[in-house]
Amino acid sequence: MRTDHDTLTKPQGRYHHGDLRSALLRATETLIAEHGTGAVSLREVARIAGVSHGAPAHHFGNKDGLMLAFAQDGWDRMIEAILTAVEADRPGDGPAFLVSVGKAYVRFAMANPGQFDVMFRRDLYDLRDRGYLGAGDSAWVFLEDTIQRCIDEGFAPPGAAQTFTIIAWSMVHGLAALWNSGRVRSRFEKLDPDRMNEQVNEALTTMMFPGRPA
Amino acid sequence: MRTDHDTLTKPQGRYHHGDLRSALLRATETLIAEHGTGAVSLREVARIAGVSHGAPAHHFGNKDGLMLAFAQDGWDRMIEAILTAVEADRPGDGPAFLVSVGKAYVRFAMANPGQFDVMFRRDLYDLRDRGYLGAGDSAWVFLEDTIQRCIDEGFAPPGAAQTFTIIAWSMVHGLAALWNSGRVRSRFEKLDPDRMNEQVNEALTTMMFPGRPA
DNA sequence: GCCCCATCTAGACAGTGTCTAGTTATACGA
DNA sequence: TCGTATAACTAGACACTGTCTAGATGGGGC
Repeated sequence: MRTDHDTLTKPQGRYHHGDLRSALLRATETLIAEHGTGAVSLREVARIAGVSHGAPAHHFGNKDGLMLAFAQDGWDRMIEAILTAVEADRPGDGPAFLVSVGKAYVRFAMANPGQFDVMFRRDLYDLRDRGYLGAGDSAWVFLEDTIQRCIDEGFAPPGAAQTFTIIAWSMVHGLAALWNSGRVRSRFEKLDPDRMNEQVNEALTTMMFPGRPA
Repeated sequence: MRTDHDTLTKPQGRYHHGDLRSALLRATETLIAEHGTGAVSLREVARIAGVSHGAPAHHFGNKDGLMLAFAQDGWDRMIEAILTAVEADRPGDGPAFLVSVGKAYVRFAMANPGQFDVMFRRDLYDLRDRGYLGAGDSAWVFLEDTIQRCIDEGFAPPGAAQTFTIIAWSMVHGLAALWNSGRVRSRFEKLDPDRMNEQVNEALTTMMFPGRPA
């Protein structure tokens, strides 16, 4: 039987791994999930993949490159998760669409705390990297369009799009970050994460878009 | 003349530093401000303070201990900054008080991005540390009380205190985190940070507390 | 004045990122 | 089919790190 772990380690006796790059990224994910972001090292990642300690540098340049690639992978996965959620929810109007997106954002962050962390870290890689900024920018445009749609549909007066966009992203991002930092969780032990996520997102959206005027 | 740097380095020829603990914390701050969180090492911090590489371990146990102490120092400073801001603003009612607090929170994070980062990191120290949790908890209670006061004053119907507290903290925290990560800033180059901070905080507060009912 | 003990030093060790020169094997053009 | 350019990977070296030890120093309380 070929387990998932087999695809991580290099086939014995072979010089070339075959798909080392993605194997190293999956090793990074495993390490972060099990022992935290601080446990990631090029050498340990190489060890898991069964290659020499210098091999990762060839694919990512240096450790910053590995973390940046992991962050970009996170953006890809998050965008995919959001699109999947929206497809499943089939929201009827703009505000419902926004709730669906917001919930999916927070849910992804809760389910992948390590990777979400890395996606927004200031010190692990060059923040000016074009691909990295591009991933975040397209997410921003997506959110801005969603909110503009709510306004166009008459759920709120025009002119507030920029402020609402900042508020909406800030709220879901802050909720995710605070939850993962253990602050919200420690104060509301009895709170069901999914219910809280839904409740908060619906409350904010209702406040921003109280309803189509007569 | 006695510059600030003099108080960092140990007086020559003396064995005991005198106030090594706080000198090490200030060295940490300097390092983070100038070269990022990743640049902090016990040895470099010791070098700046002019002591041997093993000295910091005696005060903080290990590197986690240093970062935890730095995080706690951040909480102290942030709470102080918020109280000072509220005193200066002299807000007339609950919502105005909340705006004052929110603005001060974001302003502190913008002015101290490195320390703010460390305050909420999941991987630099033991999150279950009692002092660390205590600092955050008292901030939470403070915010919850503020929002309860808005409700008591009739600015919103009762029952929403918990949800509003989560929304309010999430929003300011997310705004601070996104701004520091370079995302908001990169999209709104022309935006004045202070004006944006004020605008967003006032918009959210107005949405939550539209006004005292007749 | 004396002694306890907090403070600090200095060396050792394993682990790390990165650099370099060299080895292997794959893809591709003739 | 063969050669070769080149991508993929190895292995050793180096400076640096956190942490552990044994020991040196000197300030404060009795």
